[in-house]
Amino acid sequence: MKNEDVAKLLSQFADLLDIKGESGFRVNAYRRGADTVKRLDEPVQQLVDEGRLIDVKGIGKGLASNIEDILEQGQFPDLEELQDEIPGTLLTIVAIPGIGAKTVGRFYRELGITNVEELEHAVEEDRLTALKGIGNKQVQRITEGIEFLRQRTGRISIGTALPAARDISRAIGESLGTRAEPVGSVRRYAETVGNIDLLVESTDSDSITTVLKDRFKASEIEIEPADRVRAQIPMVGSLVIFLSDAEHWGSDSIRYTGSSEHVDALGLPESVSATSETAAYETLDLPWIAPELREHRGEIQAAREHRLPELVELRQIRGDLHMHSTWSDGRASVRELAERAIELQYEYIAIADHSHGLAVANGLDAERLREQRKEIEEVRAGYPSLTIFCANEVEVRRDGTLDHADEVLAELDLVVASLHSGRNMPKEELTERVIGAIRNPHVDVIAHPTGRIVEQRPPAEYDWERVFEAAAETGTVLEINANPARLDLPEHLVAQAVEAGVSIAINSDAHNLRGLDVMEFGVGIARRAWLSSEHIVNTWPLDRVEQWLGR
DNA sequence: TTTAAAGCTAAACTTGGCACGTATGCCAA
Repeated sequence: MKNEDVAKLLSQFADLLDIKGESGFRVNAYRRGADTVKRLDEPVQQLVDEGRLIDVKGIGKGLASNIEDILEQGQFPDLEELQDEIPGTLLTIVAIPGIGAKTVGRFYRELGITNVEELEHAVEEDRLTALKGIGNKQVQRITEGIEFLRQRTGRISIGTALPAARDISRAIGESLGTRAEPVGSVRRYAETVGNIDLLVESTDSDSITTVLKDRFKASEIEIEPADRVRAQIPMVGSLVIFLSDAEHWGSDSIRYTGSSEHVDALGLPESVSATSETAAYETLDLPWIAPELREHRGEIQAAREHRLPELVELRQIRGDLHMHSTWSDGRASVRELAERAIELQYEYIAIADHSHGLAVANGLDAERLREQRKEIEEVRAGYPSLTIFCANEVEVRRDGTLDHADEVLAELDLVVASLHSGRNMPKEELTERVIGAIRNPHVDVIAHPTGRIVEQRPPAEYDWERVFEAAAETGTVLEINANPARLDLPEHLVAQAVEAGVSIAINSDAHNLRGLDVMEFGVGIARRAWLSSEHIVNTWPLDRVEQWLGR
């Protein structure tokens, strides 16, 4: 079981304890435990195997034994037990933005509400306002929250889907001694996918079934007559395997990579069999089109006219301008981050811990920033091949001013600005606020501009035209946050920003060493927005980056 | 529940925004 899955169970347990009204300290211990496990760099299973779990700060005897139970049984016995006492469906209400466990507990105890449908019913019958502390405004927020939940697709995050697609295709390929590759929306780097699609050169659905069962604990396996195998993969989602042969590989690969709009518009005749995608496109007098472009957004026309963009590639990324260390809420030290960056063959990185306004993340004030600079300088001395920028992720206050004085910002090599609180201001005020940050001459990058969490938290609303105009004018760079939970800016806004003359940075926002590895998801978004390396500042050589930073 | 101090128990946990309702609790970062 993956760390995130263990963390999820612990966090669900914390929520149920909280709903039940248990001691806040106990609840918090589980919340912290969940957070700790999520941010761990090594697989938690490894820590258990080596008896080191108890050494982790924030995990004591109780949590360690809980985690061992979870890993052994694939489920959390205490959580199951607790669900006998209070309905597990209450957790679906906690997922509504703006409603926490405390409120859910009151709805349950005082109104007997156990799920979202019953909550909606209570809203319709105006029963919520009878509760002390719940007025019309709250009810309105709840209604909006439910509406947002309803819009969720339940699709699989690319961050889960792509590694799983690679694991499964590798296992099938090795086991059957054949070709197996991800296709479908996973291959196109869509931010979420409905199914994980694979193409396998084989007719041996029985052997594939065996691999899925033995290696991935797949259930609900169905072999369909139309040469495909369907299955459910635990903790991942649904999988579809298309069976092909060498002769049809290229045409099948195009067909099953999609998108369906692209394939329909191509009009590839059923009779065409091609061994490679290039050969298949050739039968239509077209050059090969990168999967990320296959969304029927003008790519076929562009291909026909030989003006497809030269898309940015992962290997062109020379640095990462947004990551957190142990100085704030990261788990890796500056030195560890530097060493990993060198392994990734980066030429430069920026240590951008939180500023003191984000107290919960142990943000840095001016004094600690100066102390941190000393440490960064020490690390720099040991790794001359890597340039380490002394940066900070600075809070943008409600009035558009920044969380550090200008003279403190001036000391930094690079300033990343972001909004972590009060994002539901009216659109006009929010726009003014972010433009205030953009116009600050010290600010270089605006991080995760919309603040959305994919499928969990809606994006903030801005007058984007004005935001892009200001950023283009001042040369302030907007981020593609490459964390698959964020992917922020989203692709359609990336395209608009670049169209308006704004440059982009693709950053990991890593909070541990593994967190540095998400870069490819950000590159995927950039490619889907038709971007070339020229648009992306962290593909630039160091001297050009330094020139941009004005030093 | 964890951790730090001790040898059993006590302390841990910030900050601002917001709604409700005129002092407090919840939520989210």
